Amino acid sequence: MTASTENPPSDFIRDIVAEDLRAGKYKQIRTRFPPEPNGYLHIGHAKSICLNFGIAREFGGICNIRMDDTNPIKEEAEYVESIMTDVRWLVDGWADNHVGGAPFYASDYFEQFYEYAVDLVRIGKAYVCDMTPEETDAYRRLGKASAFRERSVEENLDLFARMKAGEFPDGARTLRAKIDVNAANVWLRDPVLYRIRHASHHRTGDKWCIYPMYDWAHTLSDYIEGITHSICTLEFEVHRPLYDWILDALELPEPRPHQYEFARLNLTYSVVSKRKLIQLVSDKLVNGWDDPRMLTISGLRRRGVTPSALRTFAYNIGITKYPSLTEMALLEHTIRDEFNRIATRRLTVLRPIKVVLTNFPEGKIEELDAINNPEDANAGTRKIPFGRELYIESHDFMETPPPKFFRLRPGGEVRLKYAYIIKCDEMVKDEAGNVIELRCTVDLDSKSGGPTAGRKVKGTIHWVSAPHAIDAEVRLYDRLFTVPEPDAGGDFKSFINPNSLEVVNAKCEPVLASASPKERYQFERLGYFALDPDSTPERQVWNRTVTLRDTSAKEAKRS
RNA sequence: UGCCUCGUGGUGUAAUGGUAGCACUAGAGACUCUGAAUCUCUCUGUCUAGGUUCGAAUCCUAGCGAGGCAGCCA
Repeated sequence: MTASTENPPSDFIRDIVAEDLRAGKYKQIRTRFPPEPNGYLHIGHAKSICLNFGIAREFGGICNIRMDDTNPIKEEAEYVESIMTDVRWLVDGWADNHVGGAPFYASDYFEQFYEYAVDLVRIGKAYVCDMTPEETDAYRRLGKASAFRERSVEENLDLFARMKAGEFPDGARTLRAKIDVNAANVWLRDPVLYRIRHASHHRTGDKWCIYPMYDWAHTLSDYIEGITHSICTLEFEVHRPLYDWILDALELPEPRPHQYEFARLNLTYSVVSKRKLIQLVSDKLVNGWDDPRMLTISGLRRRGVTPSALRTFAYNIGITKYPSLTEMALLEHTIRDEFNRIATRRLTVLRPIKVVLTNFPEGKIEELDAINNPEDANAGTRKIPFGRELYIESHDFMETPPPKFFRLRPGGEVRLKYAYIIKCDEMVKDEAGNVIELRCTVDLDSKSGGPTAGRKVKGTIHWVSAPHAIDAEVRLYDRLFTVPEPDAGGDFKSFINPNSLEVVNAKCEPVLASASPKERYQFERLGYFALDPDSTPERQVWNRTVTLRDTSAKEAKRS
């Protein structure tokens, strides 16, 4: 059994939080999850959500959801919606008592950001710079001061106001912090605080034509919201001195927020970066953001992964500053570990082959008892119909099986789960020589619970009654990439697994007709499955969330 | 190139100067009306070299290696 979120982990950030609380640095801790609404959330965001909300939950604090919407040309309301859906899905019933109202928007603070910027100009710590982006870049590399660096406060105030008033075109001027043009850390070489963008913002419309840069907006948003621990990923490490500079320069009173960084999540056989996920969607290599093969939160949800499994996974991987590569096997294990406990067992045949029981009376139907969940005594039993004509998995029969094949073969015996032992007498083939039907005899005494029920047969296979079976579409997924590190070098899209999706027409046992999209099912011997939203009352569509562990497959691969 | 950060079994993580532990993976076995689950066992580790110390994964120095940043993106 692996850790669950009921046993919160310890990591360097939680240690800092605990110590700050102990030392009385803050009365209550407040974290935040600050996505930019320019795409869908993925499993890496889930890690961050579980960290920030998890800390709020464990330490009696609050976590804000904040849209970091300071760049109007990349952001859209559609993304805000999907982000909120995903966050709520992951957090509700777990840390929803620790959500800071919300969502908050950086754009709601534009006026305050502006006032603070005016303050900064007034105290001589910011100036309007007229250099082009190219010049700015070149000067910064050289550690050279802008010719506009020593402008008077009055002129800066005037120019900044006119920037805001829309007097200048995009890119004409910027507001820059006056720090140190030759600082070792390039983010301190007079970073841009405001740029001109005559673009419509998804929330503020055309009210603004100057927009704050990340560092200015983020630091002040954190301060305004009373954030205590501002947790972000490693690439912002070099920004921390600027974060602290802003708080110092404005002489903002304590308590102030502090920034801490952790390593983002990398998973084998996948890509976890917004940029690459966008390409998969726009190049139509997958069927949208919520394609079950995508490691987006919406994709994982559609695939059938539960919020609790995702949270447990987030806790299993830990939080460090080491840029690690987690094995996909750990995600799969976490899902299986949970689903084994909760999933309702059902019999479904993915690739059917007809079996006729020649000595079983025609028209006779038996109702057999089947266990709903052997891991849960309260789950009870159900009845499944059994008759002369059945379907079994075509993979469970081999005309010329390898050594150690435990299933059905010509002249061989196998147990039908919850039913009888059958013996394969005859194969019926089509003109092409494919086996299309098996004619078998039943050991009528071998019924589960019957006189010779204890008779040992090596294999037990699943089946469904042919006349009672319901047809359903089942989507089987494999990893999206064929190599462990598709983004290690070359074009990651060239490593796409062409067989990542297989659709089959399955035969399901009748009770599955009343299946619920909220419930998780184990189709015995096949894996864990969940209903897809594409399902209609006439036809169910199932997604395989994850297979069962399969040591026979490994065995087969070895030989 | 400069700056920052990080190096613990195959992978991910713990040990906060005092027995290198846990999980995943892999392998072996037991059990099994799911080749699942469960149970038992096994393999494999502190980047290197110095130093401090009774004692170093932990502290110091140097080296080596990896990652990040160097947008008017976040």
